[in-house]
Amino acid sequence: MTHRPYHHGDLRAALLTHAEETLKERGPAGLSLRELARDIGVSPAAPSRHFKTKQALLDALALEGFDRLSALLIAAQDEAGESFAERLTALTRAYMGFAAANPALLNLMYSVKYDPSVPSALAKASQRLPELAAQLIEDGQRRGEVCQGPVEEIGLPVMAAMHGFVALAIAGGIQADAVEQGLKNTVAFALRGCAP
Amino acid sequence: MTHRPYHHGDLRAALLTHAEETLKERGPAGLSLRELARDIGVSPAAPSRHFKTKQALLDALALEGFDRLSALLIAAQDEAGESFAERLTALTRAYMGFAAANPALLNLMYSVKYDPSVPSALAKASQRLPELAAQLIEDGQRRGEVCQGPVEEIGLPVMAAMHGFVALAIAGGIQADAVEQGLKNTVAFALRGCAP
DNA sequence: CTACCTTGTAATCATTGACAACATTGTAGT
DNA sequence: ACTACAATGTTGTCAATGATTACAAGGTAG
Repeated sequence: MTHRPYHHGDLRAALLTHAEETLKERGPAGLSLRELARDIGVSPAAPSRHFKTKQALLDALALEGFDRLSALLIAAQDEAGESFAERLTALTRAYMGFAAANPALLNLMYSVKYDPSVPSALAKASQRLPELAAQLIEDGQRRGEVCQGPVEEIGLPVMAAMHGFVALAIAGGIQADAVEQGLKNTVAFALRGCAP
Repeated sequence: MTHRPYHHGDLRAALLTHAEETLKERGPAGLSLRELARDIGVSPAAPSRHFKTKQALLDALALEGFDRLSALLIAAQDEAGESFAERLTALTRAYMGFAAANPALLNLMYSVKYDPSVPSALAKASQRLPELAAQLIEDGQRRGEVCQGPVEEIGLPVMAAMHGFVALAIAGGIQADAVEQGLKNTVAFALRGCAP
């Protein structure tokens, strides 16, 4: 019989995986380091080698979330057409998809910030989305499909509309069967807001 | 010496007040029913008479938050001018003010929903904001300052832009000194998005 | 005045996050 | 190969917490 080796192999990754599952099912408060350890089959104190505190685990989860989200959004744009409208639609749809699949994670990603003790890596990761929006706008301006002006001034409202829509959708402010139509309306609204 | 009476008088309100303070300072995870009881000067189990679980207290806090927010937004509109632009600006500014003063509370208000076990009162309260937006739009349409069309279809994107801006702002996605300018830009953006 | 309902108390339980001391494993330098 | 040493897991322990139960005090309606 092969007894479990003393070292897990990749406990850190296992913790993150299980943690995200629990987060989805029971929220941040329902997440217990000890329970994670039990599920994975290590001692109660083992997780502390990788995440000093529970908050550190949550931060890592959020950071990973930003990584995945920005990768997803970039991929969505690469697969989309070239017009600004197509790209904005693709981006919003991808964002909505991520949010629908990981509502609790998205919430976590945007929950930690007002805390003064934000890990700098997290703060930096959260800035990547506005940058992505800025790039999209800049591209649209070059194509003459977006009005001229400082990129940040146009990008922020666009970003706000997209993020707000997604946030409201997962918060239940939008009925599930109205999401698709709402998404189209919001994108159309944003397109008019920054039309040349 | 006047010893504390057996009954507190209004323990429920005291709990909510202290809870909100703690929430602001240390977030939902840092909120402890026992600590609240200590601070107020009652026994550890006393809070359970008013809030069966910690989650129930958080829900009540969120519900109260929706009440205060919608009252604030209504008041802001009443004090504002009559034009759609003025009203939308006033509403957004009031929303931003509330969020800046109570970031953790706003976060809580929008955190609980993806949980299937949402108290119906809370779900209902969260619907009041979209309704308020719808009313604003309707008014704007009557004045000929907003394009015609189904109120929900126009109101949702406007609401999304406002909510998204506020959410990003308190999440740190917007530098503090850029908030004012960002607000103006977002409102202008929304006005163009639903111009007739 | 009495019976009952609300509100608070006391005592207890399992669970949790965190920490310290120790054990095991992998590895870098010799 | 041998030997430090760093990384990773384990055991044991602690105070704090959320929740529950049985009981006491205080209000209130008949």
